[in-house]
Amino acid sequence: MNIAKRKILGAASELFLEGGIAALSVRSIAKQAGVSTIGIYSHFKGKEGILDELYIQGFELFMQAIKFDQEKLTAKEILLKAIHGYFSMAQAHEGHYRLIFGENDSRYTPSDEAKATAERAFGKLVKITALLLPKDASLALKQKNALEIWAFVHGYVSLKHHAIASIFPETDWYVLAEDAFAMHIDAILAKYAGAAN
Amino acid sequence: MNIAKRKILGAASELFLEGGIAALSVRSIAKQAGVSTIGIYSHFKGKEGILDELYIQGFELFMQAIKFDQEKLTAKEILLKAIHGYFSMAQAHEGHYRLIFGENDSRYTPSDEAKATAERAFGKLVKITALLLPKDASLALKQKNALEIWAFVHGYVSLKHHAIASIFPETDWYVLAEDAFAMHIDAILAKYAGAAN
DNA sequence: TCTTTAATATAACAGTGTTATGTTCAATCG
DNA sequence: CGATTGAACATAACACTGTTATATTAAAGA
Repeated sequence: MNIAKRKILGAASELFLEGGIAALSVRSIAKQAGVSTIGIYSHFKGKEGILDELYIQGFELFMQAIKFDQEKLTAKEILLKAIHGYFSMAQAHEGHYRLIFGENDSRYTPSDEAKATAERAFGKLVKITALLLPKDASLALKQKNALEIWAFVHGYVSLKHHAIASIFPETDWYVLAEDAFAMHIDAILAKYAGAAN
Repeated sequence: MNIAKRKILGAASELFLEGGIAALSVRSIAKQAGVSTIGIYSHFKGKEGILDELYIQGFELFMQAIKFDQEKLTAKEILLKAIHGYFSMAQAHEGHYRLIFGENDSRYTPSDEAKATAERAFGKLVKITALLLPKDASLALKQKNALEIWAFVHGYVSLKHHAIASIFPETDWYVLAEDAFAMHIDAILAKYAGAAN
């Protein structure tokens, strides 16, 4: 990657981490990177291109959060660990999380490449959540199951980021949610008992 | 309410329903309502005020969606019906849903009054989801339980609105999710069996 | 009737993303 | 080596955004 391109992306990341998407203007990025505003358009496809890069970064954080050594762990332990990693990621990188889950400028829509990264991340999730299912489960069932877990976990994260969260001040949301996750995973395991991995 | 105020709010609603939040500019609202741009500031607190009204509208739709005659229905049936109502609402009023769940201009934050409406809606949800718990359950437990159900359902809706949803083309998401909801409700009921309502 | 207040209109300000117009500079080719 | 091509740059402009200062009109109260 070009040095100017890296400078711009670095500047964008800095501003994004500090002030979220609101701090990302084409001129502010250019100023921070020490280039002219037109540089954002020669090196990226304008602001859309910058957001795309951050979007991809977000889903790479996603994949990294649910990736670890699974040896000597039961399916349930793996799931809970992945969920915990996901939660931590969402907390440590709230800006990225808000960006990749649509809480953005509403004008931005991810490019095909960015979408492909999102689908790749979902694929990783399918692999992990499939540990709860029989080995011969169909892809459709595995996807349905992954979506189920994801919806549950993302729901908590999303509500935590919502104004309503002020109802639960000084609450550790992971602790608040962990019981529910464990209970739900047990229910899934019980449903497919006998044939599960 | 003033007639001019009603005209402005009506115009804002129209534009919002057609083109979402992207179609809502102060000038376009004023033009649609047949008033001068300054009217948005004399009758409302600028764009923030308009968004606040729509935000409140959104949570009123929320409350309306989970309100119905509960007679002759079991707790599980009531829950599933409320969830279905919530799903339908999210589909029929996607713009409102995206607005109240942070997928907005990122500059907007709800006013205290708007937040109060959101909390009132959560209160209704607590009442309904408490049907799964023993009658003498603490408020904290009832809230934890309501959050659990809400996170699950909202998670599905939020992912359905996400770009990743293209992985599941032409899928009825409620059908996709209903099994999971039923299973989870059963698990909650089993957990508190013997003392449940 | 006079005064005070509210609603309106016009125009401006500072900011946004984007682009047209020049200009500079390095690399490639005859 | 000189000429040409193309990419990167800078400046300024365009069309928009939310907001506000100023001025004008209409309505209501004393």
